[in-house]
Amino acid sequence: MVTIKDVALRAGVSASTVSRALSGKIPVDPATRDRVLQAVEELGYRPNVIAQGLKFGRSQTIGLIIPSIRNLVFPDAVQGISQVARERGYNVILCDSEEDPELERELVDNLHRRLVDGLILSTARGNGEHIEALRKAGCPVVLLLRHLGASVDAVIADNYQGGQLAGNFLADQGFRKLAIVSGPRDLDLFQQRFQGFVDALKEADLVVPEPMIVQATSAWQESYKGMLALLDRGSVPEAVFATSDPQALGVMKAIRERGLRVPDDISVLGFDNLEHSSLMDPPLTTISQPFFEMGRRAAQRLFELQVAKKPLPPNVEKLPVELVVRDSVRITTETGVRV
Amino acid sequence: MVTIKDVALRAGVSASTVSRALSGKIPVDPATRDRVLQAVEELGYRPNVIAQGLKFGRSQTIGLIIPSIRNLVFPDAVQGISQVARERGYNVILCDSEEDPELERELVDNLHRRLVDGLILSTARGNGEHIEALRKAGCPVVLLLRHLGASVDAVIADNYQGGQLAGNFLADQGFRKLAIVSGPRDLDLFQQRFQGFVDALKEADLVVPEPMIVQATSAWQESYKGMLALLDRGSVPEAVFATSDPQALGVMKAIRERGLRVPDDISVLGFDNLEHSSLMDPPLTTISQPFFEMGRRAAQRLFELQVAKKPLPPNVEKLPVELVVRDSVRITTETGVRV
DNA sequence: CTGAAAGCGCTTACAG
DNA sequence: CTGAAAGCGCTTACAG
Repeated sequence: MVTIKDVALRAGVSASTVSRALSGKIPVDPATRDRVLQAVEELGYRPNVIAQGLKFGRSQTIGLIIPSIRNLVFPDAVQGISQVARERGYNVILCDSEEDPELERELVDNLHRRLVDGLILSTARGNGEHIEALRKAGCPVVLLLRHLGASVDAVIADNYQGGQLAGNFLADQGFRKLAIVSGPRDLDLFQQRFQGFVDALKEADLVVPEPMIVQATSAWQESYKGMLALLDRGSVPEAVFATSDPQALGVMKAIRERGLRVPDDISVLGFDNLEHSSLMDPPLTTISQPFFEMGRRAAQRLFELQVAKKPLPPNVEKLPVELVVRDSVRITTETGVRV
Repeated sequence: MVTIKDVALRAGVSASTVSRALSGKIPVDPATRDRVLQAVEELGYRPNVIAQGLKFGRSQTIGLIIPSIRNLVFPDAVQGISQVARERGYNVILCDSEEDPELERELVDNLHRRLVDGLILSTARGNGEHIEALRKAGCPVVLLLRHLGASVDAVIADNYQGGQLAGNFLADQGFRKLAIVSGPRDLDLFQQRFQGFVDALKEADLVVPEPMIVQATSAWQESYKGMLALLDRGSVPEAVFATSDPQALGVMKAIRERGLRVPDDISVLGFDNLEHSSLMDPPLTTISQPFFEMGRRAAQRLFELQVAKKPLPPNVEKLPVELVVRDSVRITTETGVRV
């Protein structure tokens, strides 16, 4: 590894001068600067970011912890974050907590020791103590997609509004017999979608009876099985609201396997608008989340927190969601965005 | 940030002793060690990884550059890499080169300056000069999924074998009129799949005529359009081999939109076995790549290179692929793995 | 404008 | 077993 000393030797100046010539902030004689730059060129010198980090107590890196890279809600958000980070010359360390609060704690600790200049986190279920500790230590934290109350900055989707959109839409299409396949409601985002849906239905004098409520994870498998069980009990809803796209796909699979058709026999409405949902047969009608934008906003907020001298009052930013009408819900009236 | 000095002060010893007590490698009086450990506990001291990195010239971090986090072949591989890295106390810095060779070059440079202890890279199309430079500088490099000839270590799928499996399978089912929707063949992996397919057909005295060859990107859109165009020209193949699952989904969408059915009218065979491909209607028959395992192997190889004193002779490891039979190819005989 | 010195936080020969 | 010193590569007041 070629160091600043090597360059100094070659250019016949001191290390200080090399550093100054490179920083550009401090005036250096143009002639010596040229010599330095040439030596840098010849030697292929690149400043050691680790050493700079030690000097400044910063690492030019932000940490990102997500519960699973395989969960398709994250790739776009990660891309949004990376983009903003790169614009500012920052790198992103991505870690996967595997939905394990204990591992998440370890990762937070580890990133802290690496002097990350900030942390974006989509938390596994946890009480958030370790996050509070981080913030006390002066490390900016922004929660992404999942939040922990009003005391920590977060960028999330307006899940309640999404649930309402779903409920209003299905009610407007004249469906009366409705089912909901919900993700784990100990996660606030699923609870909100559920509640928004139920509240919207209530306004239309509709209720989802207990047997028509299926609890599942946000992946497709349990929803698939739950829907099979529902159908096998002889309960055939007119429409199903699934609180994630993978769940909706599982539901559609179950419906098909029982010889019924979407949307002719049962309509299915999802939540996410993952890319491949438009490739399904029929293409999935769903609530679209602005993943990329949420990633960007989270990163921008992180930098805001970082440059602020004093701790800013925590802000939970809710981005609007949008109904995307495709073909998995039988339509009687036109609403929403056609994609 | 609490430093080793703070601990030393509190425990009434020197910084050296704290360091020794913590390292465990150097004998320390049990009594003083206990005092140190207690001070560490009370102060919540965690060694600064940046400082350690500077000292050792290592960062306990490996770099990972992929062309797009949105490309679904990567999440599983990333997970495999992360897992192996974590087992060894390493972190992963994930970067997205956006399929841009210039950006990839920048990222490589950036990671190098961060003293990453190794680099796993799924390269954008590039000549690999920057990679050669890295290796010369003593930084282990392993290519993932995409490789650059025999001179750089790589872990890839046996794409040629996959193409053969595809060709043999379709030929065995008695299809005669075949089409191929191929990804960009300047990428060796697509060229290999293409070639394996063509070679296998040749053994069955079959050829894919030029008009039945559709060139597209590995995403679904171009394949969808290409397939529409093919059908609109009046060319209706009995079966289509798509060199990626997203391409296969695009092809199926096109077939549906022209009022034809899969597999009754046209059979479709994919390549990847992405998770959601099993959720399609019909579930996609495809060639399965061991993404997770490839990630693990790449990381393991990286650590092998790292511990080796001398540079090891480069090795290109090809992992076997597997035919997964579902319902998108009309079956007359039983072959392969049923999932 | 430029060099020598000090220091970021840590570790490890070097003395004792 | 333990402390003082040197050094990892860099930057920046401090003198000149």
